[in-house]
Amino acid sequence: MSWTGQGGFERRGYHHGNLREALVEAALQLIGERGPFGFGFVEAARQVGVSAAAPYRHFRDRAELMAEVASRGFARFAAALEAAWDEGRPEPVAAFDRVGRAYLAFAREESAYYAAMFEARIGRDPFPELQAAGDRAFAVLRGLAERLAAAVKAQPKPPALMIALHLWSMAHGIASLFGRADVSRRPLPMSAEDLLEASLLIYLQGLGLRDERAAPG
Amino acid sequence: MSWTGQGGFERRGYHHGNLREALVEAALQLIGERGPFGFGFVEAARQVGVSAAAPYRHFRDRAELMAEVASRGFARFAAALEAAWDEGRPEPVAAFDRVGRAYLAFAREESAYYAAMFEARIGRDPFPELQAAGDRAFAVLRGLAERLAAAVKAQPKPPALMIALHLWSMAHGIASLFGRADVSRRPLPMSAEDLLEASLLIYLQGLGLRDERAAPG
DNA sequence: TGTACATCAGTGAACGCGCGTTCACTGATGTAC
DNA sequence: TGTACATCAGTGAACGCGCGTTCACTGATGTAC
Repeated sequence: MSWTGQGGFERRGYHHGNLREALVEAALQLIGERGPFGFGFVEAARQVGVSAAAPYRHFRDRAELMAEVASRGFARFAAALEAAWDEGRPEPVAAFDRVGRAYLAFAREESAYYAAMFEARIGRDPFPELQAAGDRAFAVLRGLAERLAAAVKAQPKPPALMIALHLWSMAHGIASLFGRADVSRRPLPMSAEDLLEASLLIYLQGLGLRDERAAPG
Repeated sequence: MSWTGQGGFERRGYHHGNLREALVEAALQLIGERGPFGFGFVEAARQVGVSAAAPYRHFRDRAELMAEVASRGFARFAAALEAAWDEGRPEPVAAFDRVGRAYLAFAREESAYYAAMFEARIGRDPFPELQAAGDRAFAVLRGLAERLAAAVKAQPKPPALMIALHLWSMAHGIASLFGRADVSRRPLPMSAEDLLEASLLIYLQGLGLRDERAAPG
């Protein structure tokens, strides 16, 4: 007998065929629905249509599965930011704004990944691969901050690392507070995207990087 | 027999005397240790030295206790920010910076309150008192943003609400990512306070509000 | 001042539930010859 | 091409655990007279 599981994985008989992938997908779905603390091994197994003991063939425990989800999330995140940055074309300020939007889009559309990455409280030390994936994602921000810092005329130039951290903090703050549908979210009289864009424009003006576009108001 | 419970509440015989307060304290401690999802009614009761059924005399359920903690947190938060602002003395820019530090200090030192307020995902609608407490806290930020906006010379003046949201997002972003001891925290080559201060100075410069102090860098 | 009574706060036992984890097992797969 | 065997992935039953919630109850407190 052959049937298609909820995750879209075809299961042929006794062996699942792709249980590892199916578990990652199930975890994503559960995290998306109930938050990073509302998912467990047993339920992920049930959702995939497999016994509760089966996941142990692929992951040491719940934390390891969560770390796998977060690692993949960081990889996708890095790719999304990098695509938005597009090497700073046509010019860095416009590209910077695009990255901010891409950040919010990721937090909203891939909210399960985002939660695993930033809210699951997974230790960095036990999962070096997760740590490396996070570092690669941050390197994208760091790289674009370097391009911006280089364009600043004032001396001394602001450190690129600081600019990267500022962008990250601002985007994360807005995404956390206003970016996702959430019962605890305060209603906002503007879109999260507009709020971030205005903030970034003011920030860039503070750095002395003028944009041709109109100032926010 | 009279004895002193773990929370420091004296219990005299059958009646606890101040169970409601004791439960709030126990919840705070548990949230601080294990996060907002790592606490439950049963364990809070045990910690206070009372049967598992007793909390139901004071709170409808777990969510109601969490909302109580969050409400109190917002009240303390508002007070802390208001004290730091000190009506903008001696002048708004310096006071603004003080508020940023007070924000981070609250997130770090009262991290259990902070988690209940911003990470517990409590619905706003079922708890109007919580909603009101949150609104009062935000009103403090809103008020100081008005003072800042009024000082901006450029026309059109930026909306005060936007400035308040920017401050809030930036401080929350930094507090979430770097502000608290956490296994998942990325190491930072500067203090969260310095990072926030630099960001606020750049932002204020972008608004055209110069400070006499040296520019960051 | 004393007593009867209403009210209230906390008890403790019980319920069903889902979780994480282990164990010896067995069905499926692939490979050596 | 066929067979024997090793390896591996998933089974299903069982374990102890803590949780949230309910229930009839009882000890303590306060108040009316």
